[in-house]
Amino acid sequence: MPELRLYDSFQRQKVPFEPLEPGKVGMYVCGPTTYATAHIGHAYSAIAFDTIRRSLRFLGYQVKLVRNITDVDDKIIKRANEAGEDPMRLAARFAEDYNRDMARFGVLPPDVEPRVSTHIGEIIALIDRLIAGGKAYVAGGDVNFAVESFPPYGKLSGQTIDELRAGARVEVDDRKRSAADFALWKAAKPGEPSWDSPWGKGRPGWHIECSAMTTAHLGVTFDLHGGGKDLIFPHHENEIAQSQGAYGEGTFSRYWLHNGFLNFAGEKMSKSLGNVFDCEQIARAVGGEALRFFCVSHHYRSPVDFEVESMRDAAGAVTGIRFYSLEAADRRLDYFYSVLARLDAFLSAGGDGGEGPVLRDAEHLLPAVRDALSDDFNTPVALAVMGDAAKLANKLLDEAKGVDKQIRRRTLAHLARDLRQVGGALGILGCVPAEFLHERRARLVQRKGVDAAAVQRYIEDRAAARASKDFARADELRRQLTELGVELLDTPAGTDWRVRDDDDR
RNA sequence: GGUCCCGUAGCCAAGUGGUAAGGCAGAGGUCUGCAAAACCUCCAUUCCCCGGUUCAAAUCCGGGCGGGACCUCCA
Repeated sequence: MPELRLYDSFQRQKVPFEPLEPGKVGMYVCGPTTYATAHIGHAYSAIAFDTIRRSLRFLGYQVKLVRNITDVDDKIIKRANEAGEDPMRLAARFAEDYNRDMARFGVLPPDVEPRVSTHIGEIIALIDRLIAGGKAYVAGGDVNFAVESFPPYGKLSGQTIDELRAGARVEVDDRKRSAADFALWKAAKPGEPSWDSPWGKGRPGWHIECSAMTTAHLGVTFDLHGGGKDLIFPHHENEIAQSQGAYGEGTFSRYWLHNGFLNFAGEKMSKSLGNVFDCEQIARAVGGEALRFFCVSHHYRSPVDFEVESMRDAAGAVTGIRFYSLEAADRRLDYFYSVLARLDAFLSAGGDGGEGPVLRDAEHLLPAVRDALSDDFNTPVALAVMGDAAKLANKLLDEAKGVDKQIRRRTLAHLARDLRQVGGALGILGCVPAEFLHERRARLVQRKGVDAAAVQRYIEDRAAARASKDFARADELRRQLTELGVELLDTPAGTDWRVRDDDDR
């Protein structure tokens, strides 16, 4: 197992990773509050941590991933009341949608998916412990965390309690001792779901759930905690205060990972700008794997610009959306799947060459990817190495001369296997190549408005022309197809075709 | 106002002290009846600007300029 180094947001530097137990990783990721359909930002974060989890597995760690669902929250209650739906039902419904959507992007289900509603007992016990320890106080039916009682408060986000108090924009609530104090428990209001507690009926505050659920499923101290950059303050700051306030210094997460945000042409995603895209839209336009590929083409901590444009008709009505960044990712994905398709066809026709030595260049991929992923999960470098392997495969498939027949075959089998294994670490290339290529072409046919039946007729006419050596006629048909946006690929097995797909901006 | 992050070729993107990965686009070539695909070669004396530290800086420090995030629900 190579030494893993990762960037710890708390220490603000890349550090060697030393798990609590050798070879094992306990990992917690802040999941969604399920009050609406998941959008591309949710997907981006989920993909980032799914990739980290897969990378850790690839590197030989046994990973236990806990990702929560927040199903008790102001936003859920508000939505439910507006819709006249039971809040818990609404939350459960969107949680299901969330998991279905994430599956489109190859995000694997977590090992444990705890919900607030099923951890009320643990939450109450934790709040009790904080009160007993003088870190929290009851105020009416609320319980607040006393920030002043936890001097390290603000360390994760690089602020001091004084700065935070001064900067607090919330109106001073006279039930709070300090402006920076935050609610652990909120007294029930009419029309809200509530649970019995020593402080009366109420419900948990937003941050306490994660402190309670990490302890319940990973223990008082665990290895990794992840989430979007926006969660650093106040969410993660508060989690630290709650957990370390209850269990002491040195407890809670040992390393903090935060993913960068997706920006849209330099702007933040927001509903008012009309650039919130849901997962369905993306899957339909370019396929889920294109987003996955786009994500792993960037380092998870970098902020990423996302190029997208709404297509409008003359009257200005939106007629469609072009995800340029994802289209580019999709093109590269097409390259990798094409190589795999060629490899599969070659190997299934003549076998894998059995046991024995392979060409040396083919043995480079796995160790190089291990190095890349061991360096703070550097997926772009891993992808570059995959590109080298794919190129080598194409070369060997093209040229049989000068290489022992069995060695060549074994080498190609080896490359196919390793490419898929690395793909697994990144969450890509898991589809059957022929199916991926077929579906991709179908999407392009749709997007570019190609008449597939007509293409078929052209191809047949051209085949007839070529058979009678009427090359002028054949070339004319090719030219016409080019005008329709179709490229022909003559192969020994016949003529295949693809939709031309270059950057047409 | 406070805290923090970023600025690498036409575009995307790695690289946190040892002399600029990779991809797209572009140019030339091999292959092909012609193409496409694939493959080969070329494509940043230089990393926003100005100073400084160092034998050595895209990488560290200081100061500009430009962009972004957080401090309020937000992936």
